[in-house]
Amino acid sequence: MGISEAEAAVMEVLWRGAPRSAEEILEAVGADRDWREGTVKSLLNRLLKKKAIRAERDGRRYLYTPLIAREAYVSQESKGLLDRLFDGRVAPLVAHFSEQRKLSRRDIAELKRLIEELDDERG
Amino acid sequence: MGISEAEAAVMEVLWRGAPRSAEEILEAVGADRDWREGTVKSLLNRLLKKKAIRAERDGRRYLYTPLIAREAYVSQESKGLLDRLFDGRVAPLVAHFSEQRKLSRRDIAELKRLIEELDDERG
DNA sequence: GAACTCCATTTACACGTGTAAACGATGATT
DNA sequence: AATCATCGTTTACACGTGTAAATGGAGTTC
Repeated sequence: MGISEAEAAVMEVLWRGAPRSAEEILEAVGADRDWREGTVKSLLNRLLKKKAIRAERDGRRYLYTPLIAREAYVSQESKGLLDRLFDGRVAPLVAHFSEQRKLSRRDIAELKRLIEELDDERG
Repeated sequence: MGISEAEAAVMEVLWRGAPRSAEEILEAVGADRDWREGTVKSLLNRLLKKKAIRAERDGRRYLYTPLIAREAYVSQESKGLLDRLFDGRVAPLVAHFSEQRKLSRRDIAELKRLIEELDDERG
């Protein structure tokens, strides 16, 4: 079905730069995930099966490239959360973070600008 | 580990009103999940094991009550998404929805009010 | 008290996921 | 040519999850 958590870590690397070999991917995930090469290979094969990436031969090895855009993935995940927990609306989500004191000064400033823009557009 | 998707559906019912029996829960999830009674029982037992709910005897059956608050669950899920996809910051998340044209007029109005409040508080 | 009815508890089973080891093929080295 | 190194491919295996069926035990009814 969807892209799993571990698979997403691989995708993140490829979104940061592609095409890349399995070895490069392993190096790029690096510290946070203490993976063996075999683990990365398995994940790549599962992603291939899911058509989330494609492979092109480069000599004896393969280079991998994302087929789905990060934007699409982010959209799907975000909408999922929003629908499951906030009745599909954004304002309650932000209200939640606000109540939890999870809005940084910077967040507030940026949100303010963002809303002003939208407000103007709507004019 | 965490509360799974199906388990969350049961929790939602209990958050809406508790304590409730397995049968009442089954009835309350109703249409969207076409579950047998056994399914609900399994989920309840897993939730008990995870200390997410507790059971109290009521005659021959049990009544179930949440032990973790919906707020806590929502926080965890939301923070998870934010950290994984938006570098832990709220503004980029809202920007994402904005770019996807997923902000309703109502969302915008509410966000505006929210931000104004925060801005005032901060002085 | 034998049979029935309701619950709960136990067991099941396939599929996805995280995490690799084992095996195999193909090109490089002696 | 025989061996070594380097990839990819196949197989593995435990644990969580979704989804229940089977079993068991305690009241309830003939």
